[in-house]
Amino acid sequence: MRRDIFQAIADPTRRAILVLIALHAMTPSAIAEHFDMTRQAISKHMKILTECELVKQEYQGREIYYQLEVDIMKEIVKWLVQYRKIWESRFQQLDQLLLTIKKKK
Amino acid sequence: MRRDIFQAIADPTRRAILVLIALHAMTPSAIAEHFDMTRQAISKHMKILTECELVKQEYQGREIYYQLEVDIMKEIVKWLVQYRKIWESRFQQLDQLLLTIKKKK
DNA sequence: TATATAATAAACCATTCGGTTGCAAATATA
DNA sequence: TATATTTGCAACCGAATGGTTTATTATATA
Repeated sequence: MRRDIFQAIADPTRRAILVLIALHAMTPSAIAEHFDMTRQAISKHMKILTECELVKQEYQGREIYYQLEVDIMKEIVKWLVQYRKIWESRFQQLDQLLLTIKKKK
Repeated sequence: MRRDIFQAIADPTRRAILVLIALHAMTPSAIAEHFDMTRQAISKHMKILTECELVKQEYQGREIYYQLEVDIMKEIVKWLVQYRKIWESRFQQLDQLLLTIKKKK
C-alpha cells in the first residue's frame, strides 16, 4: 500500500522525528528516548516515513541509522507551486482591475 | 478544539477542494457537484478547512461562498523553512569537509 | 403565508490510526 | 556457545476519521 506524504507529515510525532534526524542520522532506540512512547511505536512511525521516502535507512551491524531523505520537500513544494501559480494569476487579475479603476478616475 | 493545518491537508478530498476554490469562490453545493459524495460530507470538510483558516466564508443571502485564505501557506512554509535552515547548515558542514580534504591533498 | 432551497448539525457506522504488549530474528559479546 | 541487545512484526484496543441518513434553521419565492 502506497502511503501519502501529506498523511505522513500530518502526525506531530512524525514531524518531530523528521526535525530530530535532520540534525544527524539516528537509530530507532535513540529516537525513542526523545519521546514518551515505546520503541515499537517509533518503529511504526519510521516504517511510514520510510514508505513515503522521507527517510532512508543505513544498516550498520544490528543497528539501523535513519536519516533524512533530502528530496523530502519535492512533493510538498510541487503542491505549493501549483497554488502559487493560481494565486499569481488571481493577483494579476486584481492588479488589472485596480488599474482599470484608476484609469476610469 | 483547535485543528492542525497538516491534518487538514492530509485528506485528498480537502486538497482537491482547495485547488478547486483557488480559481474562484464557490458554494458548498457547487463544490459537491465535483465529488462523488454528499453535500453534507463536503460541508464537514469545509468546516475543518474553515477552522484551520485555510478558507473563509462570505455570506450572500442563504448562500455561503467559500474562498481560499491567501495566507494559507504561512504555517507550511514556516515548517519548510525550518528544515531548509538545518539542511543548509548540514551542506555547509559538508562543503567545509570537502574543502578540508582538498587542502590536505 | 406556504413552500422550496441552501446550508449546517446530529446521530450513527465502518474503517483507519496511533498506541500498547508479546514475540521472533539477527547480530554482538561474555 | 550461551546470553544480551537491537530491531521489526503481529495481534489487539480505544479514539479519531470520513462517510452516510435524518432533522433543523434560515432565506427566497410562488
